[in-house]
Amino acid sequence: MHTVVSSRLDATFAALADPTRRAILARLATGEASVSELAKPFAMSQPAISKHLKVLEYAGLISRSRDAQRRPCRLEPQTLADASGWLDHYREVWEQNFARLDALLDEMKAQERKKRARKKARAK
Amino acid sequence: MHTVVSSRLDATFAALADPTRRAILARLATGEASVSELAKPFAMSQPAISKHLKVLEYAGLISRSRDAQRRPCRLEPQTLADASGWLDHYREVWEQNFARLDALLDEMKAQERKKRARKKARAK
DNA sequence: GTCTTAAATAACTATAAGGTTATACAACTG
DNA sequence: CAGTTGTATAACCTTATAGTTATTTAAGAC
Repeated sequence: MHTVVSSRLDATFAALADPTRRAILARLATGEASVSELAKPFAMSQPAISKHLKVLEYAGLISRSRDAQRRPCRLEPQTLADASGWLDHYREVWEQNFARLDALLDEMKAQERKKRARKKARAK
Repeated sequence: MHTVVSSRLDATFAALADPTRRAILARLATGEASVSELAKPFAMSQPAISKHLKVLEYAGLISRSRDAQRRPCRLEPQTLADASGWLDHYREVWEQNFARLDALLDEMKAQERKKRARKKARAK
């Protein structure tokens, strides 16, 4: 089903696994920003941030353009939507699964009540 | 906002970054399974699968119980819901962002039309 | 041209991840 | 008890990740 986008999902989830990169995405959710603007809040060198941005770009989570010396970054929402879609799909499947389990438990309880009722009837 | 659950999210997304582990979760969405049952579809040793399960368990995505020698694994939906929640939150934020951008583009187009209309009027 | 600023790249280090095989442990079977 | 099955752990190897500092490239400013 999702083998086609599997390697893309690999890269996406791997990119999301780092708190610095999630913070960068959170910042970009409020609008475009340059590398040095993104680097400012972090106790980390500029090359380190550039590496993180490369990871995010490779994962398709951001894209970069050119504005003089600056390289403004912006979000690419579709990739995140894909990851979100994967999660939602399986959440759905196993919510159904849990619903079935609940139904089963209800049935078991009902059987238990019947059993006790019969026992009580015999005891009379 | 989400600093409290940050390290949990680290582990969750890192766990989801591996296709073998995603396949294991997909399998578990259909119900409980033992280690050897989970290992069967993969061209990989049993210890490798045990490691993957450890990662999934550490991330809180699965839990394990005991049934004689077997160690049945089952999904823990809440953790996935948390990851899903993070994604959905930022999707929402930047969809608003894109909506604003769309509005801005519409405005720019409108201005452009006006400009052209004035030009045309003058040319008459 | 030279100087400055913004970002990327190179080279390196330390640690983590993902796999292997061999071995140990835990629980049932006869 | 010995044997078998299911799983975990140990030791090891290779590659990837996340950071560093030093250097280079790209674009503007003077």
